Amino acid sequence: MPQRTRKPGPSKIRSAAFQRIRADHSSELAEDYVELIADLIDEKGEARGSDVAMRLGVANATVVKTMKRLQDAGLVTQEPYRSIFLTGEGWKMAEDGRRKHKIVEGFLLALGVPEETARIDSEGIEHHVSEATLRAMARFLARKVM
Amino acid sequence: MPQRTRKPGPSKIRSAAFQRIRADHSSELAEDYVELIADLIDEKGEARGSDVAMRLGVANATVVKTMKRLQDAGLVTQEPYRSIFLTGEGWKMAEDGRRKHKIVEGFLLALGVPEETARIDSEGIEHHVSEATLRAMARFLARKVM
DNA sequence: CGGAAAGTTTAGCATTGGCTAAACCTATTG
DNA sequence: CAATAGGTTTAGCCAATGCTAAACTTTCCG
Ligand SMILES: [Mn+2]
Ligand SMILES: [Mn+2]
Ligand SMILES: [Mn+2]
Ligand SMILES: [Mn+2]
Repeated sequence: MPQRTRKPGPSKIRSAAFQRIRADHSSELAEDYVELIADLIDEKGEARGSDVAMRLGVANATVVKTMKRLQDAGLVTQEPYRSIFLTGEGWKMAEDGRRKHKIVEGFLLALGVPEETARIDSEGIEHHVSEATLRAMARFLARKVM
Repeated sequence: MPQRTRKPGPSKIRSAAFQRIRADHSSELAEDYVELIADLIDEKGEARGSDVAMRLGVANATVVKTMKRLQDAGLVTQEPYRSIFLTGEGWKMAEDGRRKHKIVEGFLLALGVPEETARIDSEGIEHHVSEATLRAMARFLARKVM
């Protein structure tokens, strides 16, 4: 066998983390969209594509395109020129996102992170915390309160 | 003015978080690559593209393509068929990545997150924590030790 | 030294997620 | 009730990340 022999090694195991991250990223956008749509529905009674675009800081056309993907994924429903609705599946994901988001943001605040920073950081962190980590954060919050 | 009037509102402010996330994502890959390359150099004396690919759980061809981008960005250096080197800039980014990574992972462990989970979650979280949050984590660690 | 095995790069393709400009509806209002 | 202002979608473009299969180098061994 020519060339430096490289044992299979624990690289496969190590790569699991990166694979999880890539998976997280592909669901991240969907999570933020449905959570935001849920917020808009609760706040103003309906979610317009342009409101979503504005809150995300993204062009209108980008939202339209993403909606098609989310529709194919069974998370939202929309007729052309009408506002956006969440499917049951979509609501479930939105609720779960809110739950995680709340824990992470509350946790950062309890840790002493400034409000604005906690709001911003939690928006990114929420997508990369496993249930075990969420539990640890919740535990910390509970201890703090007591 | 036709149609429902929509006030400019605080949406612009709210969108800042999402814009930060999009920015984080575009630097995230570069950070993981250079940190990994630095680890390989320290561990085995050199970083081969195929080792990078294996650790990331990605195809060889993907690494080759990414290396071109990192080279254009002034982070790495490579001759065809040879191993990869970091530029000064690359080392700086790698060191900074390690620093953040260590704080986040250590913090999760101190919080009571299982080892394996801490390793995996920190790989994603590290890219979304601001300096203020890192400081809060470091503070927590220091308090724990005392 | 001269293959062939093994490692590396190229070619070509797909998807995601952005953007701008142009075309297209809808709804307000004169 | 029709014109039009203004919101929405299409069209077409681009960059980043992946992949597989084929081409190409290197390296080791007989
Ligand atoms: Mn969220
Ligand atoms: Mn988010
Ligand atoms: Mn890292
Ligand atoms: Mn990472």
